[in-house]
Amino acid sequence: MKLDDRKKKILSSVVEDYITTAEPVGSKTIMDKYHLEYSSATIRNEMKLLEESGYLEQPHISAGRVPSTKGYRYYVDNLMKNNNLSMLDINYIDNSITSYGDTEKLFEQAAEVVSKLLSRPTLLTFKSEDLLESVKIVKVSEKLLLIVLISQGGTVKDCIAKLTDNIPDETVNELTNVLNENLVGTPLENLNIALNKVIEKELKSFSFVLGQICDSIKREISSTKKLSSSVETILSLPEFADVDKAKNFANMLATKNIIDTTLEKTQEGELGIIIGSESQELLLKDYSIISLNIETEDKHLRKNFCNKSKKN
Amino acid sequence: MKLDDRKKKILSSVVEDYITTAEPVGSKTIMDKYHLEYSSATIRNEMKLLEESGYLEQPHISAGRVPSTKGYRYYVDNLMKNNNLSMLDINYIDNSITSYGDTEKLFEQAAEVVSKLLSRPTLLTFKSEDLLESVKIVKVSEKLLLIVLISQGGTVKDCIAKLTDNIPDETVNELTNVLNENLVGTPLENLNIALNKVIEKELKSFSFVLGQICDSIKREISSTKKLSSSVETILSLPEFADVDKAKNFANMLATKNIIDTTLEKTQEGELGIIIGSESQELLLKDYSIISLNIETEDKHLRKNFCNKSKKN
DNA sequence: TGTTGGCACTCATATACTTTAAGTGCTAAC
DNA sequence: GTTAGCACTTAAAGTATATGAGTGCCAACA
Repeated sequence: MKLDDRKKKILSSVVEDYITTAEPVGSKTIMDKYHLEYSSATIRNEMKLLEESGYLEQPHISAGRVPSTKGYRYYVDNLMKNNNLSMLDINYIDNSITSYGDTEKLFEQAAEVVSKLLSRPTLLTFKSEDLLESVKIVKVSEKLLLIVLISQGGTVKDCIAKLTDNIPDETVNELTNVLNENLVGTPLENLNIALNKVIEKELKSFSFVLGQICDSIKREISSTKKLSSSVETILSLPEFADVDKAKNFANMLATKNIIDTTLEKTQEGELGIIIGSESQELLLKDYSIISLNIETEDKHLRKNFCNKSKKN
Repeated sequence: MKLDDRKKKILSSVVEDYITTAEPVGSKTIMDKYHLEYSSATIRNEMKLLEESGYLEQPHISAGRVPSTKGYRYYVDNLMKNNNLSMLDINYIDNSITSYGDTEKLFEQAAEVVSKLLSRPTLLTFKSEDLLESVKIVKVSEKLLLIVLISQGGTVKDCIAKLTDNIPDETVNELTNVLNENLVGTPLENLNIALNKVIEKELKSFSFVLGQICDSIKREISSTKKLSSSVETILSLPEFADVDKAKNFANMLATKNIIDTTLEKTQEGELGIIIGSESQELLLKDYSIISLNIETEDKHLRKNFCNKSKKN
């Protein structure tokens, strides 16, 4: 069925109201709150048709309507308006994002801002096509090295390697050279593999030290997911009026790779909206994910998503 | 009133039961669960006496008893047993704490472990008497510097300074020297003041660059609080069966300096237990804080506390 | 023919009332 | 001094009823 203008308006209202209240939406509510110029009876008739074609659902006969997965999808694809930011939001963003630190820090700030503005947790993952530009090693003390990884895209990662034995300065230099020779130009994505190769190739010359350094690096580069969310704001959402629901949600978020794998499958397009029940993942079924791929000028790819509860 | 053995046992049981269930405790529950060899009537009589001398409270006439602040205090000071760790816990700790990274990382791991084992959020603050040993600057790119602060105690902090202008290598060296000359030997606590002095003294020679570097350092050293807590476990505690209580708690935690100022006042002793209602702070009244001062071999002082809800 | 007012119907939620069970305090007996 | 027993209290659980937000459908209307 092709939806006429009125049906679209009604579907829009149902989706928007349900998102803010997490309660089934009735015909009168829509008429009053969204100032539609039709009587509640007309709206009821339309809602019935919308239900028959699968855009809406009814929890029970005397309750209002709730959008179905199909309804959400239609809303997202056809009806959603670009909500302009208020002056207040713009100010908040301007004040929150300062430009100190490297590119990664900047994105972390952005994720935090998104999280605050939407009152939704934001998950930031880095999927970098960036190449390693150089490795520097700073000798902190006899047994402590600071290893700095610099990428062509301007990201800096560093980690500390605690050694079991003292290390002479010349070994530090040699190690720096070896690492640079073997790793420069490697995509950050493949650094793990490259590191393993280095160990294989050079372990004889440096024994344990090399292993300890590579371990530290591996640990550092593996932690590339950042979750921003403030507990109070999430608990204030109407959908979490019940603790069990909040617990479920926290649980789902903790199972981080759920979101990861779900996103792997749906990569086309810049801004993606995944409605939980569209995926096979049961834990996700009551939530939706809004995802955004951001590609920085230096081919440094990022993703940034925000989770939001749907049904209660 | 001096408490005899039986009264002590009963008070103990009430406190322990209330901590795990967050429900008022009755005489029969105590008899059954804690295998006391007195009849419920005897226990009732004793409880009444305990209430009269202020160790217990009764929410209403037909309910069980709840420990009062005095009761908690007595329990903590006289009755609390050293609970030995189970083999399972010991294994968990052994596996969780690896020794990579610097001292600070180690403490972060420890805080996480404490948080998991107790299902309580853990807040870690660093109150360092440690002295700065040296400052190193790594030039990452023309406009990006990595500044590394190394303390005598083996802590490494680093931060990135993004410059507005290109910086020549010799300036980097000069800056490194200036910072070392002025800052080495400063207690980390006073670094902020020392940095301001440096800016005042040397700003003419280095103009903006120095300011940008010092700003980055200040930002880095000011973030010395780490909160570990997993949302799911906290939401599973019986005291947070009601969302509003959980929200309150999250709120209280977010107001971080509450805990800080409360702890400032009570510094004596290694292991401290602060019962919320003993402090003037209203927000704290339903919680208790367990605090531990850990002094590392290198005079590097740390604190580590854990919060736990009391009344509901 | 599309729209609307009206009405009978449904059902979750709210309210009022009752029952139950966990708890107490007190007394008399051991 | 301890305990069994009993009357009493009260929160919570259960039950019945009322309320109201919602629906579907029909007849009247523009």
